[in-house]
Amino acid sequence: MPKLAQNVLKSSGMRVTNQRALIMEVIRQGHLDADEIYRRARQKEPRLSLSTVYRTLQALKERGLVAEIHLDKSHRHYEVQPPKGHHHLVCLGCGRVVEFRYPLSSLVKKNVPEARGFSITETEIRIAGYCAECRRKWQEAAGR
Amino acid sequence: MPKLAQNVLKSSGMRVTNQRALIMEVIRQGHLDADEIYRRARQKEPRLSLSTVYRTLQALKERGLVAEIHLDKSHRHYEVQPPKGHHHLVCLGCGRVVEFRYPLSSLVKKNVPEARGFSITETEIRIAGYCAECRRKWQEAAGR
DNA sequence: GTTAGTGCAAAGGTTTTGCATAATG
DNA sequence: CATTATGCAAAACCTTTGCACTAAC
Repeated sequence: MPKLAQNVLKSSGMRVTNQRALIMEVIRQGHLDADEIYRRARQKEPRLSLSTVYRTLQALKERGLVAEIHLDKSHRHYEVQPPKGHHHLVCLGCGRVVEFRYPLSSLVKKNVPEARGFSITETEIRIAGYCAECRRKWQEAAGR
Repeated sequence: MPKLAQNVLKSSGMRVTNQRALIMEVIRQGHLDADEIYRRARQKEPRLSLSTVYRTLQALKERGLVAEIHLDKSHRHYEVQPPKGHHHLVCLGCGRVVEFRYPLSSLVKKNVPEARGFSITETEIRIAGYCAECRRKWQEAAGR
């Protein structure tokens, strides 16, 4: 069982189980949705159930160990929590997700009067569009 | 039938129906999810079906007439598309949604190297936290 | 041993779809 | 009239829950 995951679980007061450690390992692989986490984890632990994935995800979320993000409109995706303050740029053409850092929270806190008095706990930016490569491909296809 | 909605529909090449005009009127009332739109619209047109609401929402979305936003994790909410460039501040305590303007797209375009070459079509910021009022209430409750 | 976590199956809630009917252009 | 939109019911999807069983502490 991976040691890092073990420690993280222990120190947040959760019982350490194979399933949880495994799920945590899988989440580190990128921005995945519950079903993809399930599929990947099952390669190592075929008896794993989808409910366990959802329950683990929820438990980790409550403890701030993973973050839920909205890359597309129909699924929830998950990623390991830190590094904070990074956001997502999604290409609608190829689905590629690029992370970027931008200190939005502090800018908003400083410059947006409506945010006065708010204690901000979550900030999420999602920018979508078409990457240079996809645009090139589309143009070629159109010019054909 | 409201005239504005009629024109908008016509000029985007959609057939003008009572249901669509009604749905568009309802969407102007704020940030609503499909079911809330359905409930409100049914007060005027009790035979309206939920599928029509979904189908209309999708058609309007494709034509850029309404925008889909993620105020909470389990529903999709909708709002009339323009004014562009405004974003949402959500209070996790009372659910209040405050709109604010912030020229994020252009800042990112200028300052984020990863965005180079991207043609940005959607920008969504969602900031969540607790508003001043909710924090006050909670403190009172805790001090009791 | 006690308590928390798991798997399974079933239920929940939201969104989509097929098809016959109705309405628009 | 041809075509598109509607309503209804059923399906599809994603997520949550109840319960008996198993594993962690």
